[in-house]
Amino acid sequence: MGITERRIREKEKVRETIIAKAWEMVQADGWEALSIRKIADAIEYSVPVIYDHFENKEAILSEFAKEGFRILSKKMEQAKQKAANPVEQLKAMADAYWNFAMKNTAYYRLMYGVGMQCCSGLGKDKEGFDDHVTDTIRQIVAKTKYKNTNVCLKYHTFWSILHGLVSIKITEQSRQDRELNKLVLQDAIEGFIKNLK
Amino acid sequence: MGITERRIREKEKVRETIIAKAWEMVQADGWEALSIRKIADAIEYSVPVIYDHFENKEAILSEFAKEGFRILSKKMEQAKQKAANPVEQLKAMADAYWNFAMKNTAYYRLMYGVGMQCCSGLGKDKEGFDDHVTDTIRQIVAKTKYKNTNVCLKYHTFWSILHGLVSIKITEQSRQDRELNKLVLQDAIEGFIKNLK
DNA sequence: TTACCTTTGCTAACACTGTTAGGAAAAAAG
DNA sequence: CTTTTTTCCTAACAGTGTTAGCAAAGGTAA
Repeated sequence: MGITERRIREKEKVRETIIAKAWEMVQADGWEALSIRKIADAIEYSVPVIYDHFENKEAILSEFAKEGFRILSKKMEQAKQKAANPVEQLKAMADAYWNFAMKNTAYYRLMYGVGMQCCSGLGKDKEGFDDHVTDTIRQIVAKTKYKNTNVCLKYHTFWSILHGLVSIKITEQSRQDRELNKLVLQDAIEGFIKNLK
Repeated sequence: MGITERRIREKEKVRETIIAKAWEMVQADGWEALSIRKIADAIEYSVPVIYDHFENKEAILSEFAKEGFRILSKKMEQAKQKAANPVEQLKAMADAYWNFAMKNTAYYRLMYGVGMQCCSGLGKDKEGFDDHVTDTIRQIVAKTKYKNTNVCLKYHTFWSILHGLVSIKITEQSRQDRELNKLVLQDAIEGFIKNLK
């Protein structure tokens, strides 16, 4: 009875082709340019076939958003492991966040809805990201005399600084030079760490 | 020859009606929901009339974005004038920025393209906003021993913190409680100021 | 092999979107 | 009362996401 298995494999292959071609488009021209009809054209199937694999257009896009969060989370974990002490870990993670966003603007724009109407619970997909950061912050705080610092609050501050920097950089594009942005990042994170102690 | 004058007045009135009705829609359902056809319906004119007043849909939206920057700039100036010393001024301006964004999310989303594909030189419309902040930062720095602090860099950091906070808050909507967000703002700005000295 | 049934994938439509060409009607000028 | 100009509309073009309904192909059982 390998027939149904082959069928399932073939169907899965179509699904993967949809994802692949859709991602090509998103990466090339941004998520705004993604169109069901264009995908259908690229995969050489008719339009309704896509709806056999995805509920709607947004479902395809949120697939990419999830993937983005997975990659970011992994990058930050790696950065954390390479650094020796908590302070360095926090700096490394900020750097990883920044580098990810700069090298994968298509992902980032999707993840944080920098130009997205849905944002239907995308925050839920952050998975892991917050744990890495909160853990590190907790360790830094533990070494200071202010033991009852609100770690959750600090985490939000950390995240806000990063996201603000990145989204301004992405929206403003050229105009600003790369050097300044790197400096702003370092400056902001340094200020954040000083305020922890 | 008051005829042409009346004509101009009438035309101007139509333009204002377009803006008014369009703004109603944007405020009610976000800029995504704005449609030329819906405007035409609301103003009781046919579709092409709108194109006699605006080059395209984006031109209407960027009109609102400009207006938003004007309002924000005024709010920050007022906040600055009420505060006594530079440090308090900076805090007041951060507060004004936050309050503006929370009370006028429709404007903010338009201004910073939180869900915008265009962002065609919208940064240019910041007018005034940066001057207020850089001036205040300069004054604070002048009182410290680190006279050659890069004010431009500090301004970017300040802005990034604010924008990050606001855009996360706007995108995440409910989930977080209002109190925490206010605290994050205060925490971040406090850290920023500490790092100036 | 034939009859049946299920799965697959298509055409074509619906209801929208922004934008524009071209012509009709109204207003002003001669 | 004509002629010219301005105003404004109809209708089309080229797209968009989404879905109903049908035809053809594939596998199953008699």
